[in-house]
Amino acid sequence: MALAKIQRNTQQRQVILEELRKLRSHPTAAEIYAVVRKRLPKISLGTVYRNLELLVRNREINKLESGGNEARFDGDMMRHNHIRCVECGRIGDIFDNPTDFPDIAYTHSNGYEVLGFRMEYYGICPDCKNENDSKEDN
Amino acid sequence: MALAKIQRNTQQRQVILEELRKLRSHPTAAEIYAVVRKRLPKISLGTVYRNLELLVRNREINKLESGGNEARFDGDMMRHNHIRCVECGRIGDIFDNPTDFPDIAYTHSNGYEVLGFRMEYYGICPDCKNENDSKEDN
DNA sequence: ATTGATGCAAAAGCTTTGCAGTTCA
DNA sequence: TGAACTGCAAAGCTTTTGCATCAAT
Repeated sequence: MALAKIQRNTQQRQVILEELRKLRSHPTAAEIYAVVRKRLPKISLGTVYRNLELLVRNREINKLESGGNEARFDGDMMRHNHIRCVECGRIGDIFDNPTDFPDIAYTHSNGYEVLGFRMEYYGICPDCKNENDSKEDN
Repeated sequence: MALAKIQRNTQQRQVILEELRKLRSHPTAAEIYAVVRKRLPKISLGTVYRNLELLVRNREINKLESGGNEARFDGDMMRHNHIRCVECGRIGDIFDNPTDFPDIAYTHSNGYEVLGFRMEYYGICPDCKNENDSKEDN
């Protein structure tokens, strides 16, 4: 919680945001680092992490941390859900029916103040499905 | 993925399961370790992790890993949802309306095979709410 | 000129793992 | 007996952080 608000518009942050918006793959911090490094070879991984955190707080990107392991980031702020591959961790976008979700106003909260909920589908991505199928062919 | 199925019934695993079922607090691995150590002072943290993973695969406990940071574990296998405190990470149980959730049979999957979904509420636990209130009194 | 932001490297925090010895079946 | 399991410690991975330097305003 050491980071405050964004006060300066640095080249590093601009490039991180641009590249993240271009990617549709919900990359991890390390993947973003790899891509950004092509344009800014001297950038450090620490800077990538610091800026991702800053952008999340600034509501310019989303952090997808459900499911353990590394966090993934999404530059698309249009409201949508995600599906995580249980085999490789990849994340896809999901288009579902927004009425199929609980109304927190009616949620019995067990003493908590309910602010919202996060949800994520899980399943098997097309690539892993293909891999599984070809294994079974043996 | 090095662990296979449970084949032996060890004292360590029994005690871990017993203690986890007693606790209603959705403890972390370290918290479970602390409790179990009172009964088995020589147990190691590695054994706790290995057994928790084994028990999860055996469907005897649930692992709650949504939300980053450490995983938490739940010995109550009755279907219910959770709410995570955004300030302290504590987890509570939530009783909501099971009809308010998407039917995965009708979910457009973007090429994925949809197996299910995970969801978790977030909010502020009673303790943190009290702390916030007393701060505001200044 | 300020001081926020960066780069680098070290450290932190959670979890996993190699290995020798132990114990359950 | 012998393979599964344990304890210990080291290592792995992702993420955070201290500090001197750089650069945006």
